[in-house]
Amino acid sequence: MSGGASTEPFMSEDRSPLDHVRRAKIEQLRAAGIDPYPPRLDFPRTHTTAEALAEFEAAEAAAAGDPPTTPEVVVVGRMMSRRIMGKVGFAHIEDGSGRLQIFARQELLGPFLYDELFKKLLDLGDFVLARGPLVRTRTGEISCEARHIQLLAKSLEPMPDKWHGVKDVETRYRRRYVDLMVNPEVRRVFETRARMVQAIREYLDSNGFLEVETPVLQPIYGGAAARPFTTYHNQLKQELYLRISFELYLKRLLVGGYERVYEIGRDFRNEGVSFKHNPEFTQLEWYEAYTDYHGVMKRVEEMLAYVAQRLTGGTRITYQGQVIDLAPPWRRVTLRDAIIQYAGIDYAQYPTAEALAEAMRARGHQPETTTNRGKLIDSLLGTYVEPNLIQPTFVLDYPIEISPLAKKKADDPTTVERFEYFIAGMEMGNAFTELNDPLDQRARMEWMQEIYGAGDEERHPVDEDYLLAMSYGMPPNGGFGTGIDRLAMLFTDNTTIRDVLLFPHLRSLDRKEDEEA
RNA sequence: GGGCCGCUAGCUCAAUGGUAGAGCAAGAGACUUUUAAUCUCUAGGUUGCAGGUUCGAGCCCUGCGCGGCUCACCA
Repeated sequence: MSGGASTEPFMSEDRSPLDHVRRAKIEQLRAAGIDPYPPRLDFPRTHTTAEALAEFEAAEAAAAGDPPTTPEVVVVGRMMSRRIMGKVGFAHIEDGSGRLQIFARQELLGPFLYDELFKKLLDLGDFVLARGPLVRTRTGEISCEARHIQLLAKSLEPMPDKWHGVKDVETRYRRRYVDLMVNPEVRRVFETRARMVQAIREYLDSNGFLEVETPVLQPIYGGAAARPFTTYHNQLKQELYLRISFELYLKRLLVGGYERVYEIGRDFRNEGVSFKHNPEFTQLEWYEAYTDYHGVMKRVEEMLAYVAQRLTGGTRITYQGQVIDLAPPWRRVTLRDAIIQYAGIDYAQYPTAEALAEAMRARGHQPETTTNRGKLIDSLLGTYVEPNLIQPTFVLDYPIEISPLAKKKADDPTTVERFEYFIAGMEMGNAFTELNDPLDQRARMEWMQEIYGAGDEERHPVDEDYLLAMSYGMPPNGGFGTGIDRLAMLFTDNTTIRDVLLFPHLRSLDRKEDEEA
């Protein structure tokens, strides 16, 4: 650490000679009586850059050919480029609305603001204020012809290449703020994601759903087949799990009397990371009393058509060059028929895991022999069916072994009223006619203990508190869960979940402490 | 976790096993309307880390780290 003068700064490491240059500039600024991080603006901001451009164009239209009267504006933003040619210079500043050129002239700014501040002490990346009238330059670009310039915040780090930006994906994810500042299309992705979530809320709120929040820290996890993260409450001396789904808490609320509830929030699953999996991800779940999975299907296709309408003005979106039409009604196909169609296997003919595994091996598949029949069927779905389901498709009626919370079909006790829906070859969500028979639910949970072996980390403990809730009486209902991140991939045309997460999970660069632990 | 690919200046990229380079950014200078401004000059590197082979390694070999793709698991 430095033991130098009081103006000697704040960062303990020199990373490059560029650092020295910029720190020297800070000293020069201070020596000239300029605070490089002033607490407030010299003049209040009057316009965003977009408003300034619009205002000038309006004045021009009103002037009908004459030179427009030029309103004086105060604009602010980050300096992204600068071109100096002697006694005049140009810079672009960028704010949340767009960018605007600043036209700096020595004869208007004077020797200090122009020659010292604008030409030498400012750097790309600095936040600045400019005050002056709007003009069109000789090349026709609307610009703020500065009478005053103020440094609002000094940048010590060099900006990425102004033309190529930052491409290295690791840098883009680790320093997302850099990615955002130089890649406007990345900013747009997260704006679209936010509008998508907003549209989902609009749809649900206007259809009588109540948005609720349920515990993230749970004494027992459940509602999905996944390994949890564990944590510990020191004072209560209690082991807790980060939730893997919201399901069991939301359905308790139906017992309590709410008829339509939803939650949008974070789930955590202690599993692999991939282009469609992040350890924490955002989920939407809703539960609606007095409907079944057919009612849920109608709502899903209606909601996503609404979201598409709000985002694009239509129901068609383009994903990786494929046009996908979200207009209802979507294709509905049973899981059995879908697997017959795409895999050529009718699993109903193979009532045991061994027989089914044998049939799969005959077709060149290599099933895990240790697993149960439901998981085998699920793997057929994932391998042969899922990649083919480009247009929105509901796949319905799942084997009971992999669906412990769904109601059995009246005419087939091996099958439950469940669907998953697929778009662009990706599984997007999952729904059932929810099981509300507490005795059946207990039997199913106990059965799960058997078919998931003791070593299977997806095996869940029996949730007695949930069974107690259901025992008070739960209305018949349909429930639904869907991955918000995957929907965001769909609506922003991205092929990896990392590109729709602002801060995707990455390994730490310095893992010394982990190794010692 | 397995397999494959990658890691060179702040950023984007070059470099047959033989003196590590360019553009942008940065510094000095010229230039009173530029648009990736232009022109002259300068500085900038433990080639991800640690070993090994070799007279000589950015390049070949081994291990490790980080990332990407892919397989497995899941949403």
